Amino acid sequence: MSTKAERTSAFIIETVAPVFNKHGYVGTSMSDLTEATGLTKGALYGNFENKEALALSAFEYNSSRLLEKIDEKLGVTGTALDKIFELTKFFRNYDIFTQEMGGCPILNVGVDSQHNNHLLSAATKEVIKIIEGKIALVLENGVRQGELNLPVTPLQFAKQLYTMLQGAVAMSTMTQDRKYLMNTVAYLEQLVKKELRN
Amino acid sequence: MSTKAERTSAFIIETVAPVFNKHGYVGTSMSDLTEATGLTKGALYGNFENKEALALSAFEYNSSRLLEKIDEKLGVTGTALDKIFELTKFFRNYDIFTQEMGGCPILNVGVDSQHNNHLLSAATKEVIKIIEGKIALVLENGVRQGELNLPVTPLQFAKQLYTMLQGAVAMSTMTQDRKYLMNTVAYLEQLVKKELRN
DNA sequence: AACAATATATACCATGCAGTATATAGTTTT
DNA sequence: AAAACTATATACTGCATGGTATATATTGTT
Repeated sequence: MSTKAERTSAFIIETVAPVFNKHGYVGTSMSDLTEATGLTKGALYGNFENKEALALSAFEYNSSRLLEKIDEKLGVTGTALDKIFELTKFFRNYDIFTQEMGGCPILNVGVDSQHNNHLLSAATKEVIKIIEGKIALVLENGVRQGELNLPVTPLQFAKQLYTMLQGAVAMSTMTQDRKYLMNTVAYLEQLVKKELRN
Repeated sequence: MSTKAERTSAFIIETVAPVFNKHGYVGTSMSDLTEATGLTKGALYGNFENKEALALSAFEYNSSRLLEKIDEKLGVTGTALDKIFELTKFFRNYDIFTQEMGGCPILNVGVDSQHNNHLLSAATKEVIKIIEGKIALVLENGVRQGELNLPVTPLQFAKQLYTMLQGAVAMSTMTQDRKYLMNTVAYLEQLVKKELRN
């Protein structure tokens, strides 16, 4: 069984993660967090060194959930194209998936931490790299199986794909209009069909 | 000639705009602004009602500069395709253009103000709409001239184009890697050539 | 059940915050 | 140049901030 401290820490992170993700690092105060958790400063500072450690843990929590979901989608049994289509399908409801974490953690933290918090911005970069790598791996396998051929390297194509998806995430976030997700995914699916199918 | 007050206000906005754009609304303090301008609170509050009015003016200043530049690019003499290529070319150096304003104002303010400032997020939405409209207008003219034909409506295509460009902006911002801009623009240029040329 | 260890609550600190009242400096107008 | 007006600087509020020291619960161990 987990210790009390572990359970409390986990509870704090879960509760605090969407608050940080919504209001940003500077925009979140410790009293926002005591209010959200129903705990006092003593409890928070007993479990985390300071505000920055809390924010980092919160981002790691959110991004881990995202990475797990992407793993799940890309890990589906089938061809490389099946996996890619699972991913694009996932992004069609990306706004709903990220709703409970307070929006896309990569976009929110990546933009917010830009000039404010080096650790957070480094962590964002890292997660982006991981996601691109996951997509690239699927493409690489597809190429190796002779199932698809790419106009560029797998990593390059993965980056391009993810850039477009993230563009849709950014636009739908800023405008509060999920059509950007729908339309971009629709476009990408026909693009993948046309360009990648061998 | 402009009055003293007008000149001071203009100076304040110019100086303050990149600070707000970099550090966000909550992340920017009034003392950040007195430091940046070399003026005192008395001067700032004499020319602007409060912090929010300053932030709004700062965003309007940055976004106006961006809109002017887009107008300039889309207003070049030539075919609709020429204009679109001028735009994509511009985005190849978008990071350099937005450097002195502290990054892309649309992305930074749009994401930052999401859950923090309704006026700013509404202003961002408005600017996005305007940019999409400008691109759509060029495409519409191109279609009317029989110069190009689109798979979807001009506005729809404009939105898709801008989403991809903004995706590249987001990715290059978060990773500090301008290759995203280069590669996305390269991709878009060949896409436009293939799909739109009549 | 008693004790030891741990986890949480309370009360507090120095500092920074947005904003204001007022005094001083600077500009126009006559 | 004097008076009237405007713009900026100074000094100050009250409040919120991140963080800490310490007291009080709560938990785990014998």
